[in-house]
Amino acid sequence: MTPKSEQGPALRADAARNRARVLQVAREQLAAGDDSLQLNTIARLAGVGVGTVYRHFPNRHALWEALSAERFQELVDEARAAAADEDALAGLHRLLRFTLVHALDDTGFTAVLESASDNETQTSVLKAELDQAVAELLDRARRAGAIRRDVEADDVRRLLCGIEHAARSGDSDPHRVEVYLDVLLRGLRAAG
Amino acid sequence: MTPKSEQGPALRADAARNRARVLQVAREQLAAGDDSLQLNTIARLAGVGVGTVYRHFPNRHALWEALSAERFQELVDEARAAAADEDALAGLHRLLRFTLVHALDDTGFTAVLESASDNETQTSVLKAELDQAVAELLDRARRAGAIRRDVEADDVRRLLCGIEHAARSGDSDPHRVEVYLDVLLRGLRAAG
Amino acid sequence: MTPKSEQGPALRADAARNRARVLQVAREQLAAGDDSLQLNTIARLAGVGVGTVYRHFPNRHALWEALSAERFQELVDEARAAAADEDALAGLHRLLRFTLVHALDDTGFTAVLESASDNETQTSVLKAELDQAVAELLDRARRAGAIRRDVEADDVRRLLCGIEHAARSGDSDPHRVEVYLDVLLRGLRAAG
Amino acid sequence: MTPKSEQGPALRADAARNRARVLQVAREQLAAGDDSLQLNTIARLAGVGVGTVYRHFPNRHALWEALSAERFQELVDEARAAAADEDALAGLHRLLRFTLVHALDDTGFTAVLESASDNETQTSVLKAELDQAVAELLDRARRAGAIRRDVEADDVRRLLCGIEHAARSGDSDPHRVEVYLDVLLRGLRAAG
DNA sequence: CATGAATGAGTCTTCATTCAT
DNA sequence: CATGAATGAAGACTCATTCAT
Repeated sequence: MTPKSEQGPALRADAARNRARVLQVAREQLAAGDDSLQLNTIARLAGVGVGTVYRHFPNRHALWEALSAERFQELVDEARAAAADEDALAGLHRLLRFTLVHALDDTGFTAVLESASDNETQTSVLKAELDQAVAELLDRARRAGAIRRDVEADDVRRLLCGIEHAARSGDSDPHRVEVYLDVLLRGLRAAG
Repeated sequence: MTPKSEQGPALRADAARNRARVLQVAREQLAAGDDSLQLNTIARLAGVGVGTVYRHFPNRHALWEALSAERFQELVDEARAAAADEDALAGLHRLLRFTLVHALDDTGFTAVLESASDNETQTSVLKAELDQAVAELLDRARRAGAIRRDVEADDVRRLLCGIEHAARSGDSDPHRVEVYLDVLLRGLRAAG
Repeated sequence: MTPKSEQGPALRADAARNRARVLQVAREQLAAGDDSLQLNTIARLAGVGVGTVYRHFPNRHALWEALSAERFQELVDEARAAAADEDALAGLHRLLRFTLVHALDDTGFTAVLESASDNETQTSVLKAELDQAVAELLDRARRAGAIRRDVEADDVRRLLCGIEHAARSGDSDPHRVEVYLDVLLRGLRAAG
Repeated sequence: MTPKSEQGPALRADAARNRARVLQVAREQLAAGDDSLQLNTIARLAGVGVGTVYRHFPNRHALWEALSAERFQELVDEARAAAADEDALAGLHRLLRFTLVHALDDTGFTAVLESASDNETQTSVLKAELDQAVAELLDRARRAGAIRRDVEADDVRRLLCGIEHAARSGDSDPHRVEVYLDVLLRGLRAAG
């Protein structure tokens, strides 16, 4: 649906392979519960030199952004689909669940979603697109009287990250996640 | 209502002075946005030796707990007052706002509120007392049909920390804090 | 046989009690395999202040010397008995075994036996007495043609500490200790 | 006779230079009587960063082992030569003197010789080789009725370390060292 | 005399980042 | 472009010793 975004000039084959290896290892590290993302460690595990990692990703945040770019793209797609949904409230529900599930699953994604400043322009673009889609979605929902008037797209993002934070702390019972999400949705409903 | 908690065997005057200085500096550091709480730095700023800091607080978490002990005690008092309120929902509202405001103001307090494991038994005791009071409050509210049946005291704590997280990210417009709090409260209301 | 040597002016009752407690704890620590003899730790375990320990023993070595004073006195007695033995070789044998067994059992004793410089005059006196007795013993043994002529009292002390070192390293099979001791004794015999 | 042992994958020129500098400084420290081998100090004296020392030697023991690896290899060679000697007793004599002289000269070597557990596999291999050669030597000497039957290769190593200990304590008269060595050798002779 | 809080130099260790190879 | 050795600031923590109480 959306074309894969390019990183400037096309990479040489070996450089691309190294980049992919680094991303792969970083994902594994995160999945293993280590979100320190130490570039030295990642380099070693990826079988490349530290310098190579630094060439591709000047700092940890850049790596995080790259890690989450694909998921972010999916999120934008999902948000657009939601914005196009007849039933705005149902769309919002779907979108929030989608985001929450992925955020709980991927620390890197969460970090970028929460972060205010981005290194990669690509990320900024994606965020703007997301914001745009969600704003449309909220507009429609508000016009239908389905949600309160005092929250904007940014508030929804922040609140969802808060719910994610709550769900991540303590045990990770899936049922509880649903409850927390439901608390947010009901809280967003129009009063009265 | 609750007696000022004791710090074990009464401290010698000079020891108490140093302890207070350390806590004071730590609070200033947190207020200045540095929540790394480096014991070395704190010692230097407090004008005491590192060893002194380590004597009083064997590690960072112990310092955090001490920092928040007073506030925590206030919180417990507030929770008990809320539990005694005729209008359970109003009590809950007051309690959540109280907690949120203090958590936003004091990173140390937030850290201890969120943390699952405590070093000081005093903290554990306070947490248990808090939990007890909140549980009673929720029981009454539930019996009155005011809030949903699928959230417990622990869920409320986690959700509130989530809302705090949301409120802390991005700008810190007081009005927005009220909105976020209201979202939580409405989300906790009994359905229907 | 030999009167208990005094530590200068008689101690007040409570001071003596504290001193005894400290020595007791120190012995327990050594027996437990911790030969770091940390004065802070000992003070805590003995239920006295660090300052008290320092008052009685200005440094670790002084403590070691005090710890071994009693045993050292026994050793001097044993050496004198050995020097008085008809059979000089048998006396030497008994003396070496006695020393070895106690050295293996008591790190503090070993430390003082090996050490060249002493803090307490009492220790120096004891060492001189020991040296005197051993020198007499060796003289008699040499005159009887029982041991080689090229070793003096000090050599015997050093060699025995060496054997102790060997016996302490690795496993601590009692039989092996006997073998090592026998190697030393045969090595000291007059060449044949 | 034995090929120079390899240090894993060949080091880069500059890395090798740094490694050598560190070893050199460490040897000087030991020679100066400081056997604390503080990695910080060594780094400073060698003119390299602490991290460099840690890269080459993860801990003190690894440094000790590296320090003594060369000498240890020489020792193994010597032990094999001794085992091949017609006159087993003469071979043993040569081997013990060789070891003693080197141990007295090199604290690091002594430490590894005495230590029961090794970090580097290289050291373990060398120790096994040494043990093998000495065992053969002892077997032949025993069969020739030259030494007592109740000591094994390990006992000889421990006893020699003991003699080294004795020789190191007090003055370091070379003649005395010979006497001590002779005491050991006579002590090892077959009785009778 | 006894206390033990305070001291702070000293030591170990990690890790983000650079740059010679 | 890739490498990975080197860096060294930074932080955590210990402990022998002093001295105010």
